[in-house]
Amino acid sequence: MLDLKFIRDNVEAVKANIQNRFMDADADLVVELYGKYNESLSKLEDLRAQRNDNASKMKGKLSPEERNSLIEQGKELKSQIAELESETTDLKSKLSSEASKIPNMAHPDAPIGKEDKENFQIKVCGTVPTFNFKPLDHVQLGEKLDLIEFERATKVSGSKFYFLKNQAAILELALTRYAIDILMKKGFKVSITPDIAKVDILEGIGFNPRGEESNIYSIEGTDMCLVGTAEITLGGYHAKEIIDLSNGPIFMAGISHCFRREAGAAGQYSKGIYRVHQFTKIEMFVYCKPEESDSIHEQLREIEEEIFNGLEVPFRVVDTCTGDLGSPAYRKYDLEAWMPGRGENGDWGEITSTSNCTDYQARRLGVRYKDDEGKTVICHTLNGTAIAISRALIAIMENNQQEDGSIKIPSILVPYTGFDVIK
RNA sequence: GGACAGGUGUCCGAGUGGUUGAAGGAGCACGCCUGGAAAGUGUGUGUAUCGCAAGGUACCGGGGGUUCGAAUCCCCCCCUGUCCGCCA
Repeated sequence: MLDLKFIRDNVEAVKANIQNRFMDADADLVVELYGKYNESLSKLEDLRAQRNDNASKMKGKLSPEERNSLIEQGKELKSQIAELESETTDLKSKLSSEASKIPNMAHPDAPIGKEDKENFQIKVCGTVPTFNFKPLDHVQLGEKLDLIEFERATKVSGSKFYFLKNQAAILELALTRYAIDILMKKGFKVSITPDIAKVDILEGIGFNPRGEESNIYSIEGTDMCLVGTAEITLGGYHAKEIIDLSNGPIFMAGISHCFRREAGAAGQYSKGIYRVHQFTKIEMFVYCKPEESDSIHEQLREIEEEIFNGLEVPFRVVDTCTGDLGSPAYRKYDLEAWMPGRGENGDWGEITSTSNCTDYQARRLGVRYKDDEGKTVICHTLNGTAIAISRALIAIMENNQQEDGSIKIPSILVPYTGFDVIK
């Protein structure tokens, strides 16, 4: 959520930003509701002051007439307060629902554009492989080597589920441990996080689980959801807290399952395990001071690069354009791995993403810290994918396939897998 | 899941309808005392929000209710502890 005062004082900039992001939000309406809410609230507070004043007059001994007259006044105030309270609550909920539609401001350098085609390519790392044979996609490889099974998963759970089998299962564990080892060395505190979170935490992070197009599974009869990412639980971890940042930013890593509805997503570009209802992800999350977030964002991107350079996966880094940023992000970098089985002759496919959400999430979650002057300030939060297993598997399988149909394991993973080839 | 017992400020802990934003103590901060320290002693010490300020409002686990007035009475929920049951 943006600061309401900021919206009020910078409506034009906020409106321009909404337009750049191709989002549907009404800044003017927010300003109007904010004004009405404040007016209503100050009237209400005035009435409450009168009520408190009236009540304190009745502390001592009074004549019956005086007492009765005060009680009458009190009753009158009481009904006025009740009326104004419901009006104020009403305005507040309208205000908060309209305000939550307004996206975060974007970094001045974030490319302006509507779709991912307009993302700005920063660099390419590694070499796109050339094959002297027709490379298979991961679905074919997975079937031939008995690594991924879709049909029975569909029988058991539905489409876009899968059994990761045999060496692919080991590969998930190996990738997890590989990522965790790197993150621990960088000072991240590791945890395996809950796969379920409450709606208000989801909303604080910027998800809208009740929305029509929500990608989130809600658990019927509860106010809980399956998490789409550990960003939710790691961000909720310090919700409503005043945290201590005097020893530097808080770096957290979470291992979780991620559940996504992916309604309507189908076709060539979501085949196999590229877009699925459930996968495992190792996520980075950082709480820091406002002045630190830009440089930490670069650090997170570098860690992602280090992880995938280590895996010998060719990838490029893009600066995500405003239309593709999502609500909470101020700036976002994606790593896109080369996937030889994607599209006609291979294509880039997103494998990680790191966002600087500035104070957008922390404001609603109530995560603050005390600055040097003892003032309470809203933190900045950042998140980034260390490894999303399913997409990392695609990149590893498709890039490292060999003519005999086997898959070579990146050498850095061999100590974790115990095998160096899948055949 | 069942039965009790609890949930008050940074912490411990008093408080069962109005003079309590909250006794008392600890801690912390700043003084005094001391050669220095401990002890002692004095003063101060919550958060959020609106406001230039004065000041207002809200907050005693959360939500609702009763009342002119609620930390205090009533209802619902949550959490913690202990015991029992069940279980990986």
